[in-house]
Amino acid sequence: MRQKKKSELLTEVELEFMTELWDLGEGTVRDVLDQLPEERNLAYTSGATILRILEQKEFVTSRKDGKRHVFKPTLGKDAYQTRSLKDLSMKLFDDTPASLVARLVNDDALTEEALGQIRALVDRRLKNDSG
Amino acid sequence: MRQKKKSELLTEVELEFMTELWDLGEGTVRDVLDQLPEERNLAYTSGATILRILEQKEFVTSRKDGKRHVFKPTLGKDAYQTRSLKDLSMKLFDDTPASLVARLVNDDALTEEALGQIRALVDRRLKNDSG
DNA sequence: TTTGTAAAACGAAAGATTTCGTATTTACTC
DNA sequence: GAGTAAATACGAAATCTTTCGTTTTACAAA
Repeated sequence: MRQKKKSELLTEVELEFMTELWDLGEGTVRDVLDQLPEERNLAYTSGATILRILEQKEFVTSRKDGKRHVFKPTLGKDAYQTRSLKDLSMKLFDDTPASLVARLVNDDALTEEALGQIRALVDRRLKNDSG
Repeated sequence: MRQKKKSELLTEVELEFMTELWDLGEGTVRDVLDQLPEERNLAYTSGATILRILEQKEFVTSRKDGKRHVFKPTLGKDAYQTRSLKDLSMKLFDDTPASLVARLVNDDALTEEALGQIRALVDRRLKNDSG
């Protein structure tokens, strides 16, 4: 019996929609479509389908407001960020977060300012743990 | 005229194969299949197809060795790691690497040891830049 | 050379994701 | 209540990804 693998991860378009919902807090199909860039010409029904799928997968819930559905994430952006990082780390960094950061800080495109911020973050966390 | 969007990113199965090739350095279809876990029952021809696709997309090149093809990555794992991080950062972290690291170091699952390693990496990079 | 075996070439089925069209329903207005 | 504008419901076309079967080719051994 083959277990249906539920990926826990958003597809490309699902992420696109969740990103707008995270910004909005919640919203209707129309609200989300209005957030998308001009050049993204997506039919209204396509948007409705994506949100229907997100609800099936339980990434959002909906309530009714008049005749419309208002959709709202069940999973915070921060939680999904953590999940994505875990996935990337597993698939590409041998499940070793330090090596992920290593690759990041060795990227020449990274600014000194960003590096400083990163160090401050790490320091703060280390202090809190030990203090 | 719609521009064919070439994604630059590997699909799930493509990544699976590239990972083995990165480990091996190079290899035949058979070599790669032998690296895959036991329970991954993939027909030989499926493996051959994936490598053919990877060659079309120019993630690998091949040379002939007797009657076999030997495949070799054109893109290093480190370069692909950088590319993936850039993509994730753009899509989910507002193109701000520091916020990606913030999420990472705030993950409770992260060990103190990993944190220490991360700080060492950042320090070394900061020193090299200024020194 | 013939023959056997493994690989390559190719197309296409199977599966998943993305997009959309049609039909129906809903709430509002008169 | 009937008309209307906008939303939902649903299925399915279009596209992309993954898997595999069939046929052809290449090499090796007798």
